[in-house]
Amino acid sequence: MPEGHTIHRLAIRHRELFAGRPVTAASPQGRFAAGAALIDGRVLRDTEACGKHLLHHYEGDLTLHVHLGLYGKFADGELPVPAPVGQLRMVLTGSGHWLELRGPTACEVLDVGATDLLRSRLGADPLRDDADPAAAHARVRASTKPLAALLMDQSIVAGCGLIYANEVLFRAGLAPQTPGTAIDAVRWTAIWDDLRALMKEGVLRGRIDTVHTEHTPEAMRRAPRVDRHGGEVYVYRRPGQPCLVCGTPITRGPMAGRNLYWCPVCQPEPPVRRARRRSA
DNA sequence: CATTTATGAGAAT
DNA sequence: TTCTCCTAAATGG
Repeated sequence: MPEGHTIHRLAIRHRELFAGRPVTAASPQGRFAAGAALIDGRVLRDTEACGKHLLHHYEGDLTLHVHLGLYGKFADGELPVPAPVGQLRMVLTGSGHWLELRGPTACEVLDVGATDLLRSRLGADPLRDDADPAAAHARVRASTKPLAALLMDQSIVAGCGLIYANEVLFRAGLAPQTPGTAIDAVRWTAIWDDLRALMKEGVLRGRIDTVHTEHTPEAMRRAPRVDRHGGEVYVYRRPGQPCLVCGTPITRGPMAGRNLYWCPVCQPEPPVRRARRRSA
């Protein structure tokens, strides 16, 4: 479920519901039993999102680290805690609310050193004020890898996932295959600023919307997108459907086991540099 | 009801 | 590059 906006939203939500008071922690499924015992009864000091990683900082310098992976999910509600349904990795209860966690890739308790190590391997998070976009650009510019892969590399841009990568590339008019080396400082700043704006919007709305005003369903008098995700986007999961700007069918192509989507007209592939022989 | 898929990422080959 | 893990919902017969 999660790109960075989801995790930042969860950090805010969990702070509102649980910070400043002790929580009880349990792992009905059992797989987080030892970690839950460490957290149980402690006061939640604060919460934080670093890219797609969610951190709960508890008294005693213990940090709960959760990464939702591809299909992890949180749910919360008012007490009392409902009867367990399905695989429940963790259940937290505070003074008025409960929190359920299912299917995370990571759910563990870290000490200060391990938490610092986690931070150190993450790149610039567009949703954080302490992000260093110039450092991200340095990595991008030095790589011939496709820009789509670089944007999704969490050690370069933390929190950007498949949807934001595909969409920001459409909005920039760049094919996903464009090599990082083609991105100068001006282009990078434009991409970064756009990505940050989109993701901030995502935190506020709780969904990913990337279409400009003139391409909304209302403006175009078209049916709104209906799928689980619900956001209005240009290319993500729209293979074969007409580009909202030029009408050309959207292309889908594989990359590192994931699907990329782009408009072959609005996002022309960079010229292939051909070995050149000859001359005058 | 079985199979497939998913906004991810690390390890293995 | 391919595999593997985690879980639930969508998809297909």
